[in-house]
Amino acid sequence: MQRTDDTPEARDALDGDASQDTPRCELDLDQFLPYRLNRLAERTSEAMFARYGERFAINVAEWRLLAWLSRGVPMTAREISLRTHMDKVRVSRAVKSLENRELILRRLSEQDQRAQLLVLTAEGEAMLAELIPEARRFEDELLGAVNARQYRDLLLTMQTLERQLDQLPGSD
Amino acid sequence: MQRTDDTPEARDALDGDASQDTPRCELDLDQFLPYRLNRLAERTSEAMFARYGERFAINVAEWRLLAWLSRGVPMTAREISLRTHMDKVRVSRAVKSLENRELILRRLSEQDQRAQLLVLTAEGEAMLAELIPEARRFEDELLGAVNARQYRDLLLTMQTLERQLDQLPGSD
DNA sequence: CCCAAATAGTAACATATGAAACCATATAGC
DNA sequence: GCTATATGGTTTCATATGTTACTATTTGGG
Repeated sequence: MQRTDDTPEARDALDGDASQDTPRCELDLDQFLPYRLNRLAERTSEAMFARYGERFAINVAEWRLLAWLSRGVPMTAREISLRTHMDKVRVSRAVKSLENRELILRRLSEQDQRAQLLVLTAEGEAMLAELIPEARRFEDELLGAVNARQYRDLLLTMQTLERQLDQLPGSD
Repeated sequence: MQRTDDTPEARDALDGDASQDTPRCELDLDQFLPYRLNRLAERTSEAMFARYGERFAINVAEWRLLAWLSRGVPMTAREISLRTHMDKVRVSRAVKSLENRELILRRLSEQDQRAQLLVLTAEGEAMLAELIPEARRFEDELLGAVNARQYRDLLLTMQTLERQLDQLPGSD
């Protein structure tokens, strides 16, 4: 990549006059936590699904649903939605797709005819038996340059931030 | 359209013995870093835009673009794309939208007739003069329960993780 | 018991985003 | 200079997701 004289630094001189009425107000995105979190999260998902998403043909919502069901406890869509903070529509679509592929099945709850309990099929379990070790491997690689203390602190701080989000207005 | 089965009592045994051929393989999503990162990032963006997104009617891509331009240095879409890791299509659309609303303008680069330099209009600067302080306020609230050392360590660990992503295959 | 309000889930519509193909310009090798 | 290839940016199509409205069931107060 060869730039003649178009570098931002070189251009810095000629912007001079467009901004004198409004007080200059600038933000360094690289120091702005919401941006940093999103960039890291997007890149992480992207890298993970660049490897496994195509091979297993699932998206993030479906992966989360399967992973929750991997614990072997039948759950309703509503419960998944609460635990993952995914919108119920998003969960509903993941359920439909996974059911069509016979990776999960649903049966009506006895107590509530509106709700349906979700469980893995044998096929779903078989897929997870491949997928989960791959996911763990990816996580290990990602954490390759992070020591145990840093990792623990990271999770703790992230938990603190989520708790803070619970407090903030707009977390309906 | 529910393919709920016809033999509910046969299904009743599912928690016990449906998984005898495949070794049970489970994952605790709450301990899985990619998931935790994404959940936190999604919730953070959601909370932030629940407050300001509607008021200023911009999406994440547009916000990032404006924020980069807030530094007063004309940049091309390509440069924005590189710095933010946003796809060039995403940047292109943000540019079009912001130009239509006259928050930015573009002029052709002298050196390269394909490229266009992006700058804020006075209107764009005025909007950022409101938006950036709000964003800082939000960040402060989010960080309310995190001390300075934790914050520094968080940013450092996140930087380490991004560097690791650069190394991993699939980071074209 | 009956009806109003809440709740589980789905459908319809709109938006956000990415992949691939595309156009125009620029650059490199000849 | 001239053509092949690379590059900046846009368009087209497909997918993912949120919002709102809707159905069916449940629950709570008379």
